[in-house]
Amino acid sequence: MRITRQAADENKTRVVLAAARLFREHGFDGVGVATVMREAGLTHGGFYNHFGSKDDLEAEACAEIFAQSAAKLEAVGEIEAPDARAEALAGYQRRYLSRKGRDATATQCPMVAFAGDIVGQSEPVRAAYAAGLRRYLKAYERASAGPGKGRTKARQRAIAEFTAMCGALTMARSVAKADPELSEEILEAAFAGLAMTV
Amino acid sequence: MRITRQAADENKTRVVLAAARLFREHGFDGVGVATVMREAGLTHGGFYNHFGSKDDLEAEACAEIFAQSAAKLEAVGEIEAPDARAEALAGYQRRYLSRKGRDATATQCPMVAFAGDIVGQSEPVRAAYAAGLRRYLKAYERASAGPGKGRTKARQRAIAEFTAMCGALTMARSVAKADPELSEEILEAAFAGLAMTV
DNA sequence: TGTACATCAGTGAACGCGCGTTCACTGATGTAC
DNA sequence: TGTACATCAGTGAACGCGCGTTCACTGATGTAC
Repeated sequence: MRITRQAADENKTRVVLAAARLFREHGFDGVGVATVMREAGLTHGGFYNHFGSKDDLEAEACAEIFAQSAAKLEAVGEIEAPDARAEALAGYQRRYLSRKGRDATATQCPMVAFAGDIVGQSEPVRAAYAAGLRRYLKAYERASAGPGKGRTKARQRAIAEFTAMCGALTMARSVAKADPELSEEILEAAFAGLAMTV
Repeated sequence: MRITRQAADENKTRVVLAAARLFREHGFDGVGVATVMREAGLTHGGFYNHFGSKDDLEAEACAEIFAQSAAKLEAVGEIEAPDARAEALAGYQRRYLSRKGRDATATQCPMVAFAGDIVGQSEPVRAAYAAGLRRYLKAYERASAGPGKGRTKARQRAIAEFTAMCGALTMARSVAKADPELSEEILEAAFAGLAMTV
């Protein structure tokens, strides 16, 4: 039963969006093609009408996830007034390193969701991921320093801080079930640590 | 062909050691039971004479990895003279955040190797991992502060620094192939960031 | 100490399951006249 | 504008492969007498 060209395009979009959501929550290897298609309201057989392989979908979904997610941090960087921007960044950090942020797997930081598995993925996926990380780091630098002034130092500090946040959240998540006390201790220490940098 | 009780015990030990090495390099899901057994010089059929399931092996291998790996950081903490200890810790940090440290998957930091996947593993594996992380954090605190003096502050700072190192190394590894320049930038920034904390 | 027998570590074939991928088929859409 | 036919998005069964796990079997080890 052939359908409209436009309907087919919409179907593909729904598949990518469903994949983005599911991959972010369960990892690339934690979700099968059939599940993604079912979630998009289709059957698995038609998958290869839209994608050459599961790797292709992973790459597209990865880009989609970063597009959705980096926008939030970029919005902080677009605030003009330095004070308001600093406050917004502090809010971002607090939310990022909160219990709620830790447990919200559906809106989870893409780096935390994928960093561990990305090494074993195909080249297009790795490329999409690397581009996404660069985008995040640039946004973080802009949010914390504003455009211009103190270039390399500001970037260095942005990288150190942001990767520290990723690491802390990853660690907090990894022990959330087995050792919730330690998990919260990590979140607190990391947030305090952000204030400690000079 | 039944063998000596002692020979059987030695076989089990070899299996755990092989699993520790392979899991650390390729992750729990990246290595099958058959591969581990082959690497230990056995065939896969006998696996269940020693372990109830692959999960059991994962838990034992995880503990083994932490036992091997935490010892190095603990050795730093056992240095008495504060100056020598500080220097040893700086060396540990420098090696941890080096290109060599990033690429040496066989001796890789267990947190970096497992943090991403640990959420989906069985309870015993998560417990072994959480115990290992606690052990590392205590060792890091001892190495950076020495025993006693300034308890909670020292621990908080140790947690912030160590999780920052884990995060930076994880990020650096995740883009090592797709964006080597960014990867090295991350390592440098993170190392510089350690010196920036007050 | 020697003998008879039960035990059990290891072997390799086989099972069952999930997953990525392929394929024959359907029938509405798009297109050529 | 209407008609005839080729195209192709979607369907659902099936394939092939890897992996965790099971099982019948082997024969040296451990043990009871």
